[in-house]
Amino acid sequence: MSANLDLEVCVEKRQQLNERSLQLLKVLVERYINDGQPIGSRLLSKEPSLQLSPATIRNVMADLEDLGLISSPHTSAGRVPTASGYRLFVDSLLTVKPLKDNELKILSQRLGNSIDERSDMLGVASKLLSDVTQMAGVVTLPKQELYCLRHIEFLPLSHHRVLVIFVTAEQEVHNKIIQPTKEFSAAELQQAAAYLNSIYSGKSLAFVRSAVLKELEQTQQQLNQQMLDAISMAQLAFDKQQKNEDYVLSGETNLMGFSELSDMERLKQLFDAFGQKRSVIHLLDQCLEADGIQIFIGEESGYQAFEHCSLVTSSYSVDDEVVGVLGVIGPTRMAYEKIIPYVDITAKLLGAALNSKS
Amino acid sequence: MSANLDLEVCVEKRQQLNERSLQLLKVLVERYINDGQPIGSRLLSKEPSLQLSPATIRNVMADLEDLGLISSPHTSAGRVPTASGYRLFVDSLLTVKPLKDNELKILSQRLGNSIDERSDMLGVASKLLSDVTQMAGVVTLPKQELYCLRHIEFLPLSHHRVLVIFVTAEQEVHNKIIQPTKEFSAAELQQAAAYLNSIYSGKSLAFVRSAVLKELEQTQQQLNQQMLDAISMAQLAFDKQQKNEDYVLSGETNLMGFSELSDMERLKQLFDAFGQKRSVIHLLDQCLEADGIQIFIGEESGYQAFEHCSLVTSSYSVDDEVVGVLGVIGPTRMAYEKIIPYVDITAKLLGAALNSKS
DNA sequence: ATTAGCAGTCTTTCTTAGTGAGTGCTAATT
DNA sequence: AATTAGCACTCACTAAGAAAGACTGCTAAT
Repeated sequence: MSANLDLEVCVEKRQQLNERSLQLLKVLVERYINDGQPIGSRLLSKEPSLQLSPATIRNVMADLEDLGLISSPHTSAGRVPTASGYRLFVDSLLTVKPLKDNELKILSQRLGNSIDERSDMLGVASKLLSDVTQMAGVVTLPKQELYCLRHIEFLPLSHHRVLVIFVTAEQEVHNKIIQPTKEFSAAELQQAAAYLNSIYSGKSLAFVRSAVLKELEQTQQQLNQQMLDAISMAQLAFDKQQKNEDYVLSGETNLMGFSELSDMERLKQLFDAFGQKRSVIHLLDQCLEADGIQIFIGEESGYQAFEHCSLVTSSYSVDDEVVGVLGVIGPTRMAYEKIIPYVDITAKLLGAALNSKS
Repeated sequence: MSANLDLEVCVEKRQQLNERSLQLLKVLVERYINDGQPIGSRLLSKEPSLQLSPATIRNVMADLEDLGLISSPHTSAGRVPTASGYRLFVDSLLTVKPLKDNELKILSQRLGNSIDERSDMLGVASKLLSDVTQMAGVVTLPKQELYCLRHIEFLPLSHHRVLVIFVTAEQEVHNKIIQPTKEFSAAELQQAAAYLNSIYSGKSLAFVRSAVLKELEQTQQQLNQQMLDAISMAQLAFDKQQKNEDYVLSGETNLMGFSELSDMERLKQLFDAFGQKRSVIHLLDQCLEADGIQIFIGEESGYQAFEHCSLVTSSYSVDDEVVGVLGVIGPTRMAYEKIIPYVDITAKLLGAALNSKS
């Protein structure tokens, strides 16, 4: 709701400021990210890129404070960026530092070495992000719609219940219990599976779902009973396939090191949010649409638990189609100029790695 | 290694003490568990069950301190139980309070309502433990050896790799990738699966494994090539089946409330241990053998991360066979007399519930 | 064997004062 | 008109001291 509004407000504020004020804000944010201490006018006056007296700086700072970009914790302390301050900084002042060669090498090596299964790869990516940033890493499971069906199987359980097992070309096994209205024998189920395997194997799950629906509507008379059974079973099996409701989180404990989060009450809320997953999923889902880097700063997320946290994400793609999101969670005061390229590159590497496996 | 030794030392200490000293220790531990403050002689002198002057109490306390059962944080503070003190208390002074009817009802209702799958039930049990004790709950996955094989399936992947899928009577689906030395066609794999299903369906995994080994050794000449293939595939599939290396943890964040654990460094170590699972698994595995309630107090666990924690566990059984462990993790200063029955009953209820599902 | 009494120890809490960092305002300077 | 120097003021942080409170250990009396 507020993303667009925020952006406009931000642009507006930017226009009210001259080059010098912006430069000052930039330096202030950079220094604060480095030191973690409120920044005073005297300190900034020593900054070679500014060349201003403390008094002038105080005047500029007063303006910035009026615009809500910085604030002071108390009367006689320096200034600290607010969420809007960070936002302006990130959107138009930040100079992203590209990764060094050896940093890049580490990333690609560690993601390349996970020859195992796909699910493992997500874990590795998440761990990688957390290791390299010393914050928490998160990777959502890829959308299932794009997976290709490789093999499907039905097993009868008791009382109208049937266990569906299907394997995707990505070599993952999924299972689900469905309850058809009619009771099927083991032989019937086998026939149904064989039929589905013969016509849908190799097709994407999204395709299978829509095709199944079409067949049901269209030409019931052309199908014999067996086919009809198979189709209706498939409908149940692929119906309302839950979208990616899960993610792989790593390095949560890294967050315990940061002083701005080390208030127990706050930390508990944050970890509870991680455990319940709902709010995190909701946030990450928003990042699915925007491709490229997406950043939530502090309160912008809309969740109280993330009040003092920022989230830097990027979507990752397989076959040029966005399938998931990955990112880093840390305190608002994080080194965005380093985190952003890390997230960016990791997303690209993960996409590439997933591609090469399928 | 030290469990027996500890016990002997403990019994020895007990014998050196008269009834009065034990009673005093008991009251002291109880009060400390309640208040969390070091207990002084003046306070204890007001205890009606003791009827002693502060001076006498000080003398007794000095004895208890000499035996290492209590200690004082500093000269002018009261006394606090040591790990040995808790141990003696738990082993021979504790009066366990049976659960009230309504407490019991809550437990059985919440465990009964989870009609879903078995894996869910473990989650519910874990959550239940953490909710009811306001500490962390943990439940290990049941041993797989006892599961009955219901159906097995082989799917060819590329390069000598075969995906094994097997379903147990408990309606759980397991999968694993194996790499046979020889390459099999899809048809061969189907035949192998059919053969195995026909002779091993309904047998426990433990049985299947040993039977397979026997067949291989014994009578190679009596088997035709197809059977041989099937058997060798099965061997790979069930070989070295990892024992329960996983657990369901709930309410970790509850632990953040306790002042004795609220040191960030300590808490980080603890949470890291939860994440890596190895040490927790090792601890819980030790509890598998002892049936009934098992308690680790503080350092007894042997892991630094659990220095200030206690672990109260019980094994749970299906068909009179121990299959897993469940328990509660909290600060050493916990209300053992309430926690123990909770763990005990939950274990029994979980066992019963698992039984009724199979 | 138990207890009363007392001196001594140590933590905790409260004040007080001093220091340092930083601000806002005003008046002088460029 | 923009910048700067100077000054009074605010507020957090620190150290040091003093007073209070909670215990203990020891000794001598019961």
